[in-house]
Formats: sequence, C-alpha cells, structure tokens
Amino acid sequence: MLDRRLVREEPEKIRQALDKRGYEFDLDTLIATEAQRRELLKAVESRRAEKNELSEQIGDTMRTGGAAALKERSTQIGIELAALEQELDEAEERFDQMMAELPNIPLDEVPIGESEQDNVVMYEMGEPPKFDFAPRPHWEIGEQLGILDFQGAARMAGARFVTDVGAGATLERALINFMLDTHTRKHGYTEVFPPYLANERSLFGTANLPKFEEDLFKTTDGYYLIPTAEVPLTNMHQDEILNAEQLPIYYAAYTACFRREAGAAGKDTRGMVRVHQFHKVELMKFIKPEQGSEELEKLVKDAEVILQALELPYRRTQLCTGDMGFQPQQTFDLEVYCPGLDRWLEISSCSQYGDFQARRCNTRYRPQPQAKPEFVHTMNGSGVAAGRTLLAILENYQQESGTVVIPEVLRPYMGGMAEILPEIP
RNA sequence: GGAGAGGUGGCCGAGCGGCUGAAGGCGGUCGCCUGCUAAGCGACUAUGGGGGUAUAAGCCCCCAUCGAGGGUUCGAAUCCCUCCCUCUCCGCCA
Repeated sequence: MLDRRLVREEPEKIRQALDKRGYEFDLDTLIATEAQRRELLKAVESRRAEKNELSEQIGDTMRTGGAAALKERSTQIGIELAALEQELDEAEERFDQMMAELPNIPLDEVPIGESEQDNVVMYEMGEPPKFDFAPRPHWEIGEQLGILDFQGAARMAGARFVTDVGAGATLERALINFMLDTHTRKHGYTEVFPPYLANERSLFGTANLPKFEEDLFKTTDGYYLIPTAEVPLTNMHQDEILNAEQLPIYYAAYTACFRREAGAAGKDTRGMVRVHQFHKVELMKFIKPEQGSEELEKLVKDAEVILQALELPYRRTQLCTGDMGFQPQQTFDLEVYCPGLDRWLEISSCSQYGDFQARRCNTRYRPQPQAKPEFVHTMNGSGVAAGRTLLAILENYQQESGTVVIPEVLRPYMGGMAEILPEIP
C-alpha cells in the first residue's frame, strides 16, 4: 500500500508509475474520493467537537438542573452526525478499497517495458550440458526411474500434483536441507518453520489480498493456504515496533507452497513445472530504508550460490515495469536452463518492496531510541524453489542410459548416493 | 470441545458512567545535586488523523484510539451484545 499522502501531494508520481506498468487504474476517482473524504471528515469532526462541548456543559449543569434543553440540542446534533458519519464511512471504505488495489511504484532504474519480452538478461552463468542424445524432459526421466509419480498424484489429489518417491523424495529433501544449511550457516539467516495456513490479515499484509484471491486456496474455516513463505515471514512482526539495532533481520524458511494456478489453464500442464503444491526455501529481510538495493543484491547472490554449488546453468534477468508483480519496486529473476524442456525456467524471484508491505503489516522501527517509528522496508526471494531445482537436476544431469548423476554437494545429504538408478518397485 | 480468568501507554499496573488520554511504578530524555560512581530531587516522555500559524524545526486548536466491531446514554476504558486472542483447569490427541 502506498502512503495516502502521495495521493494528495504527488498524484503525478502515481500516474507515472501506472503508465510505466501499463496498469489500468482510475486514479482520478481515487483523488476525488480522497478530497471528498477529507471534506466529510472536517464536517464530522466539527460536529463531534460541538457535541463534546455540550456534554461537558450538561455535566456541569446537572446539579443545578436545566440540562434538558442542552440534552435536546445534543441529540439533534447526534442525528446530523450519524448521517454524516455514514457518508464518511462509505467514502473511507471506497478510498481504502482503491488504495489496496493500487500497485507499488517501480524504482527509476527498472527498465520500462510491456511484457516478458522486455525483461533484461543481465548475465548467464555456467554452461548448459552437451548431450550426444536428445535430452528428455523430467517427467519421462522421473517416471522411468520410478521417482516421480504423476498418475498416483492425480488419483489421490488431482491434476497438477506430483508425488516424489524413493530417491526422488530423498533428492528433494536433500535440496531443502542443503539450501537451509547454506543460508543459515553461511549467509546469516535465521531459520523459521512457520504455519502453512494464514489468516486474511496476513494475506492482506503481503498484498495477495484483496486483489489475488483467486490464486489462493481457502479453507472452510476461513484460513488461506500460504502461496509462499513470504506470507508468514513478512507477517512475523505485524504491529510491532522494532529497534534499529535489530535491523536488518534475515529469515530463511522452508515451506510447502499452495497455488490454485487459476489463471494458468492450459499452461505448463505437463510435469512439475506448475503444480498446486510445491516446496521452496524462501529468504526474507526486514531492513532500514537506506539499505534497500544493497541488501537485495546480497539476497540475489545468496540464491545464486545455491545454483552455482549445484552447477546448474542459469541466468539473471531484471523484470521490466510491465512484467513486474503488483507489490514490488524492483524484481530480479533467476532462471535455470532445462535441456529437456529446452527453456529457461524461473527458479527464484527476488523483489524489494520498500514500505509497501510494511505499511499493510504495520511493521515499524525506531531509527533512534527516542525517534518516531517509521515503516521498515521488506524484501524476499526464493533461495530457491526445490521442486523446479529437482526438475532442473534431472534434465541437466541425465545420462543416456536414463540414470541421473547427483550433484557433488548433495551426495552427503543422500547417504553418499552418486547416481539415481531405476527404483525397484 | 467444556468451565473459569483476563486483554489498558515502550513495559508493568490502577481505574469500573462525566473531574481519566488515562493514577502509580519501571524504562527513557533533560536539568539540579554530587570528588567519581551509585543513590537522591525536579521537569518532560502514547499513536494516528484534520485544521491554523510557521515552513528549518516549532507552536496552537480539534477529532479518534484503553483487543476488534456493534449497542445503551446528553456523555463509555468503565454498562450490554457479538467476535478474536492469551492464561488456568478438564476432555481429546501426533
């Protein structure tokens, strides 16, 4: 959420941001609503002041009698007030609703563009493997080895699910452990193991609500399944005032992530590219405003370390204004090359939000011990997505015989296993 | 799930219809005192919003906020209702 003062004082800044994003939004109505809201507020407050004044007088007059006329007058004002208050409430609700659906303002350095086509590839790392056979997609490799079960998952749950079996399950767990260990032991993150369900307020905090409800699973009790650990992590300090010395705070969490993929019908339907439940290690930071870009850069590098250690070919892109999500000021993606799919696959998305989420979560800090609290800034990124990494390993490390070599760094996490051979059922 | 207790400022805690935006304490800031330190004394010390003045800060007025929402009343932290959360006991349970 943006600072409401921007609407009044610098609406052009918002208008420019919307233009850059190519985002449809009725800014003029928002501005008009804000003006109307303030007019009503003034009217309401002056009547309340009058009423308070009368009540005080009534208190004083009670003993000597003769408060009846004052009471009468006060009741009259009360009636006027009730009508005005209702108008104000309505204006406020309209305003809040629109504010909640206004996207963040991209940083100046974000490339301007309309779509994915305009994203900027910053660099590529690692060499795609060379095969003297046609590399196969991960679902073929996985099913043949008996380590990925799509049919079974479809029967027990439905389309867009996968079950890891045997060495497949061990491999995904190894990836998770390797990632968590690296981030907590080498990069200074505090490990967090949060709930997988969150309440409406928390989803609002990360701005998944109200605008993106159709992407989420909701329980009959009104909980939401988290679409990413970003949700619990960003809400760890709701309504708190942190000390300046605590910042920056680094959190790393492994969680399952649940997405309805409602808008993705027909897209990536095969394999485990796009599933309703996937697993991911997430990195998240609470920082002081001035630490923004520098900390994001470190976060991206922390994620890259994982891909480098796994010796997977990847590239880093910067998303253009048109392709960036609703919440970020700036986003960098890491994409891993998958020979079987013959495409670059997003495996991490690292974004900084400024105070956009902190304002919604009401997470503040005191710059100085006595100073007024200010909103912290937040950022997060995958470090990295385990399911897609597993997929990438299968495709990059596949052998002509159908087996898959296990990356060096993962072997200690797999009881020394060096190669995945067919599971014997 | 059942029974009970409770949610008040940065923290602890009093208040149970007007004199309470909130006693008292802790913590903090400034000043006094003091050979140093400790102790002591005094003043100040919630947040958000609207307006005025000034526009470097500041100063003044008003409104709201005592878990959230609603109600009673001229007037609610205080009374009533609903919901949320915490704690204790019982039940169930990986």
